[in-house]
Amino acid sequence: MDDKQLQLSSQICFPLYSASRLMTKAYKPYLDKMGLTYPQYLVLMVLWENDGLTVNQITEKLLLNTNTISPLLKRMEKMEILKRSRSGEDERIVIVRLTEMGKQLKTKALPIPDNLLMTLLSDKLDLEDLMKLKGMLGDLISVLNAKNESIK
Amino acid sequence: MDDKQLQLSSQICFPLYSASRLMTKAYKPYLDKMGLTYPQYLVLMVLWENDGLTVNQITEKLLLNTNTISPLLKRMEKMEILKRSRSGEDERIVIVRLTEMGKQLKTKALPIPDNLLMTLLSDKLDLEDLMKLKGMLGDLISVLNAKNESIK
DNA sequence: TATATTTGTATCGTGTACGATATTAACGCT
DNA sequence: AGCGTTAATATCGTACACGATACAAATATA
Repeated sequence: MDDKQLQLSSQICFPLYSASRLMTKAYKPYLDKMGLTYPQYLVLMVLWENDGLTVNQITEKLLLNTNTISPLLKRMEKMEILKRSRSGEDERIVIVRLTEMGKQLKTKALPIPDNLLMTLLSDKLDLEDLMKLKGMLGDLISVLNAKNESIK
Repeated sequence: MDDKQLQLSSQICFPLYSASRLMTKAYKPYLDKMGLTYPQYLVLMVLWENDGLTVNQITEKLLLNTNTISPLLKRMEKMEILKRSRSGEDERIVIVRLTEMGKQLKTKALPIPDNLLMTLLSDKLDLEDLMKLKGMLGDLISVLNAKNESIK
């Protein structure tokens, strides 16, 4: 059977999937020290940049749905990293605010990006490569997002 | 606080994570027709290329551990896609073989890669871009894999 | 040749992802 | 005002991921 296209090595999906998992694993030693998981760290990055967002605004920034974010925020509230409260103007809306502890975690997190960058740089990949990679992933995301939207 | 590096937009981990999830989502309509999940499809691609592998060999090819693969194979055995059997020579080893149904799924899967490729190609990304992206992801994986191995 | 160690696989617990569905509040319309 | 629709969030069920641990078979070693 002519099936070269069905080999793992021919497809772009598999390297994407593996690289994503391995990258998460590379973050783990740093996040463990803070008691965070990778998705929780993503939520914090969003809130550090802009506190007091609604659940919906967080889902839009992270491209995740409420059925993933809601329980995640619930766990983070239990950890006293953030507080959830209903908006007074619209009782449907939940506003997410960092606690003092949540704000302080930012200080601990500051060196993480540089540390990770050091991990990634090598004879195979320099900074320019990584910038290019990021750009291409951004293009890929916008294409895939558009396709997924159009299916709905 | 000087924290540009902690913004989502500055980091490469987030586009990687999002692109991977969106890519899996793009496969979903095709895999749904076959009753498969994306990781199950990965296992099948490995076995279509080389039937009769051990559990360990599958984990090595997919960069996953047995605690992910074992239950996954169990579900696929229940679906009668494959059979697991202990090796006679070494009773610790489990050999995974496709059933007739498992082999036949390959025919259904053949058009998937081309269909996906068509989805990805756009004014933003041409075939050359995708090849370059795949190459860079491969480099990234080998760097991350080496780092993760060295931690052990 | 007993026993310690290694190897291959599986199980358990926790935390995502995500489709489907539920719930409640706001809004539009007559 | 009553009521269908939409919007924002949450819940449920299933399937990964993965660290920690268990367990049995094979191997190494005293």
